[in-house]
Amino acid sequence: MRDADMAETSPVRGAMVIKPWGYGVWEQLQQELDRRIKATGHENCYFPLFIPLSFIAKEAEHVEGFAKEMAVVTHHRLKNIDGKLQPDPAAKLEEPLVVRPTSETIIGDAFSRWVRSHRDLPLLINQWANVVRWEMRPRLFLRTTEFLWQEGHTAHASQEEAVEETMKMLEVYRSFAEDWLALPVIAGEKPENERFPGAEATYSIEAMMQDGKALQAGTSHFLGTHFAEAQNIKFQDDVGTLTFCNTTSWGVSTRLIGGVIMTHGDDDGLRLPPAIAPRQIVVVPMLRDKPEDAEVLAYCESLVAALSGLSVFGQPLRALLDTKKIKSAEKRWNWVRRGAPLILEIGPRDAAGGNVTFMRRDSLRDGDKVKSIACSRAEFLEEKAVQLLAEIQHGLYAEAKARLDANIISGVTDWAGVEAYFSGDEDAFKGWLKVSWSRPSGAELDAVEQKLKGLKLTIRNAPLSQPDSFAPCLFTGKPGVEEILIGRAY
RNA sequence: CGGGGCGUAGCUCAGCCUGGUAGAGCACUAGCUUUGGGAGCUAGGGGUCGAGAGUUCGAAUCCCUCCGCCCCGACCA
Repeated sequence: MRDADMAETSPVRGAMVIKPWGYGVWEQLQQELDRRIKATGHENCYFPLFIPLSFIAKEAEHVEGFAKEMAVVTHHRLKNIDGKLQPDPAAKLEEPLVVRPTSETIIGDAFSRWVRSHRDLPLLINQWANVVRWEMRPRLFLRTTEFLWQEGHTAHASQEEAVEETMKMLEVYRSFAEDWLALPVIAGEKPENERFPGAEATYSIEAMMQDGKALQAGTSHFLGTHFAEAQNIKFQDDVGTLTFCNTTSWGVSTRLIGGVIMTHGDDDGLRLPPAIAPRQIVVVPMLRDKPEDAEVLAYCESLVAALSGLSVFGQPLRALLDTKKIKSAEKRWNWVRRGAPLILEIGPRDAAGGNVTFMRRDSLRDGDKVKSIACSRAEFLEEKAVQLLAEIQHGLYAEAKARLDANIISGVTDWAGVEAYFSGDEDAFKGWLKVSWSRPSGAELDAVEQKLKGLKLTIRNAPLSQPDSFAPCLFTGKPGVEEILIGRAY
């Protein structure tokens, strides 16, 4: 990630500095997802970073789930005591504030004031924000102490409508991940033990990284009336009865960028799907401090201007002329590492002959050699540029999709089979197993969880698409009711 | 919080055992040469050796305390 110029670690443990190239990817992702969230009827708001401690305590399961990873603000002033700058005891807050790990409670508080009548519903709100979760083991992009995300929060008159909303947003995430990030995913329901604290049902999209591990790439929760009851979100229906709302929440984060990196990267660095590449085409002029440099530069400038006039994926094409004063060959490799989809190398001969020489980042090499392709400027502008970007986008998806499909393994019906598949070298590639189970709960589910833990496995989700009949439960031997995916996860 | 490892140049690390006052490669700066593709040569800049206390004529090196980071477990978008 450092070589790809995306982000670096910071003086604050677990918190990263996102560099321009990495933030550019986030902006591309953010812009498109924001568009899709608005297209489904939601509006953006902004709620405070700080949440009164008492708010968090309102929903019992919610507190329990997040208590261990909460940053707490207890003072509002520093004082120099014995030569050391420290919190001023006189400035202790009466009620501590927590830094939001998620905003159900503070948004719910607003909802309780905003919702009066069935005419106020549904209430469809989204916010883009940073949140803090004090994780034990942070990992760049995948699990940082502070991360950027969007969290949607909605309130509905009926359970059916809230469930429908939950599923609708899950589908928004699935299609966004697949067509915009080229990230194939499995959408499904999380088992009871993996639910969001306080949720009635949690759904996720799960992506497979190149080492076979699963990454939860997005979640959508049906919260029932749990939060509404805890926070008094009520409405009067059309006959005047006072009823609790059904609420939902759903989010994706900067973790998606980690998913893109770990799905599409190769030995030469990152490979960005063109749809989210901050620069889709980078022109590197091969300059040599000679008089003909001026012609090469002029040719490149007009090329970039023409490219910028094109449109791809329904947006203006993003092209860049890299004029940084470093060696051209080195410049070219920097763009390879960053994952720019198309890199054009333009020398005096191209400029004189009206040609374009380029490299495709998705299929950079032919054996050990880097593949350099040439065509006329006209052909590149009128045909190749847009066509290749679309081809790269689809190609990256297809490659990852083939890996996902090939490594979801069915047919294992007993625990010995699970052990056999996941035994041996822990670093070796292991995919996921799709197994049948009886959907146990309570103590029976705990036992399953513990058993899986022995092999460092977790239940990822129960895919939305299920067969008509099931083998007996792999864990309990009871009749199977559902297929679930199990695997190792980040 | 338990177990293990490590803090020396921007980065990766050597030196520490057997104390004598700082090294390499990459990166950076300059010059020359080279160049249809991740160059070479030469010269140079850059370090209170994580912090503090101790032993000693002398500490990166030995002793003690503290701080930080990484890996393995419990937690997780």
